[in-house]
Amino acid sequence: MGRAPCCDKANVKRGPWSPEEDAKLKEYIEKSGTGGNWIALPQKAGLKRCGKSCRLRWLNYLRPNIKHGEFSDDEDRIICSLFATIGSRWSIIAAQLPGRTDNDIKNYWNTKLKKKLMGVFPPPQRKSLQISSVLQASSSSPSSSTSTSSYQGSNSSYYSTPASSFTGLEPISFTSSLLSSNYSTNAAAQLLHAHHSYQVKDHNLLFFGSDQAASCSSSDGSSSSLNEYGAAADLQNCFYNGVEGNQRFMISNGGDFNTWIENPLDYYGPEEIKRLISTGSCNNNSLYFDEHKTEETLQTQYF
DNA sequence: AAGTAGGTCAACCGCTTGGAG
DNA sequence: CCTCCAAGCGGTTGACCTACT
Repeated sequence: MGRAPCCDKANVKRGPWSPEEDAKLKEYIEKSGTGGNWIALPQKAGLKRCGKSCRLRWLNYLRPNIKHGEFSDDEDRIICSLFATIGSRWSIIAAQLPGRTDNDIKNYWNTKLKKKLMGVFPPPQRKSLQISSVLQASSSSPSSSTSTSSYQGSNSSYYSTPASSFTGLEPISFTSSLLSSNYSTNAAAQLLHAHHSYQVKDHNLLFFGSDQAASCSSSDGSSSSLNEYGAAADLQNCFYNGVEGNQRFMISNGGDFNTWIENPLDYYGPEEIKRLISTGSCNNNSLYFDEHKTEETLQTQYF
């Protein structure tokens, strides 16, 4: 037995709204307000529509100060940053963008912005995924990592994003000094980790992950990065940074493991990266690896 | 010019949340 | 507390439009 319908489907009009219906709804709400009761509103307004439908039409289209049309680069940045930190909480994201509706932002993300971001990642490089060495690495200097793809120096090949327009993944200013200085990656990781929430806000940082998973890895082996958060924990501090026009990623658990990588695809298959983008942040636990997934299965997963 | 594929976006569906009784 | 119900929310659908063959 299903849930009772919110209205009598047989007696309500569905589908696109006509200009006349729009006018009726707008006029009624401007004159009388919603009265805090959307269910009763259509009848009062003389509309043969479901209350839900009226609410949606008002909120997404008729409400004053609704902004339609192209999203600005700034709006793109805000959406990307927020999506990376809170996931698909469209209403919260919409609250940060005056005039935009959650529906608008959701559509924009699903149809344009997501693809824009996906375009940043080039076709997969099929390298072996040495996850165990990654997990065990306690690199205090970039070159000490056992990983073949940790930061090696400025002559490495990085992704680069078009300088002319926003790709959704842009350099963050203050990390440039960190990356080009003598900071160990560990120190940089700690610093970044400690301040990530500010960076999201102030430095357009695209940040995957949260404090929630910050204790996933510890040197005493009490837990590992492949715990219940799985790849989410592993990716929790996957930063996308810019160094003089180049980009590289940092993978860190905020504690004893961290490393710079040139290419996230060295560690995560293209599908994982795409999945991370398409499913949202780690916060909502939408990204899982099997807790018991072994190195072997990880190694073979993408190849 | 016609057919097809892909993209966009308004609207719907159904689950979750929170307040009232 | 518990139940009920309306609002809110995110995912999905489908009509329409445009580009491509």
